[in-house]
Amino acid sequence: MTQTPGAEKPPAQRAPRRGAFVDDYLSYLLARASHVVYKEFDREVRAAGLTSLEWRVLATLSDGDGLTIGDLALEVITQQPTLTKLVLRMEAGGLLERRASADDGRKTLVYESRRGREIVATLLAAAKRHEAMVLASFRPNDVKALKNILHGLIDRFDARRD
Amino acid sequence: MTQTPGAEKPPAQRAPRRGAFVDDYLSYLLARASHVVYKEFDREVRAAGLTSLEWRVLATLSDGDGLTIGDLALEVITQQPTLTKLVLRMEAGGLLERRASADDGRKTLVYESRRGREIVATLLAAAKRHEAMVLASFRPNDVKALKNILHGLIDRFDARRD
DNA sequence: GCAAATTATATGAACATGCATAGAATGTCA
DNA sequence: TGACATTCTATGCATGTTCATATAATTTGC
Repeated sequence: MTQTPGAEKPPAQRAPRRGAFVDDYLSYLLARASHVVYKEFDREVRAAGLTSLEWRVLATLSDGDGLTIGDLALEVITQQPTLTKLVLRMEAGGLLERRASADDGRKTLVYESRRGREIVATLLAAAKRHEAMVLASFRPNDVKALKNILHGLIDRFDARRD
Repeated sequence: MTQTPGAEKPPAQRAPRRGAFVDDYLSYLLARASHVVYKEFDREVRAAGLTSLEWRVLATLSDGDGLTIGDLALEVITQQPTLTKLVLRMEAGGLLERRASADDGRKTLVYESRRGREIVATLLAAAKRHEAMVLASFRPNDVKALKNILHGLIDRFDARRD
């Protein structure tokens, strides 16, 4: 039931174990695909002196900053206390600024600093190049289909509560 | 270019911010899709008394145990020291057994215990139900396309070194 | 067969994360 | 308006993860 007709005999080398369950389990496929796609790019992120979460924060804010801690935590897929602490560290490191919201005293709004914007600008360009490289060997229609379905999954199931 | 000074327009509801970059960036789509798909199921994992990494370990071993620490770390997408410590804890908790390899004294092979197998059996069944539920509203062809492309990404880019 | 190089796992210390909850501001409603 | 509930961020503590490296076993080359 698992075999594609083309019968992919595992290459002699480091044949990935073909398991009954995980290798066709959607959640596993998504996690591993996410990981392998990010892994290479992660080298550039580390070279820029950032962790992956810091990169996600800056990339997200580059689409428009002034987000609250809570909204930003949802965007970067982490929990609020984790993000509160990360933002404090990144502010100390000169990558971000925190400002109290004018109309709601409970909110902390997060902005990129000049330096944060400079660093992320370089990485955003690199990210675009990397994505193009990753997708180069796929047919454009498949790429469209992939992104459509991913959007579909996100829209249907993202209740936005961690 | 970034400021909405003071006035953070709360969009009517909780409309996901449509950003220029991240919302069409493959790595982000994969990460978020992976997260939203797993999130619901995570409740069942926690109810079974496991963390998500423990679940991945047991699910992976259920496809065939006796993996080395190193191979298992690659399968569950974590680093070797993390897995070494997790496996020690899970052994202490009665979910796993560790055995020295006969033919290579450096290797530690990891096996599921009886109890580990019982717990994971329940979750495996739940995982299949959950996957079916998640995919129910998609056309079978789209599901096939999705899994094919994910496999394609994994095969092309999984150099298997974290 | 032996030193050097390589591979596999374990471990220690620094650091990050998660959970529960506190603290502060706002919203609700009688 | 005043009490109560709710929302948002911060924080303390326990736990988990990471990085660098130690330890142990195997392989390689001479």
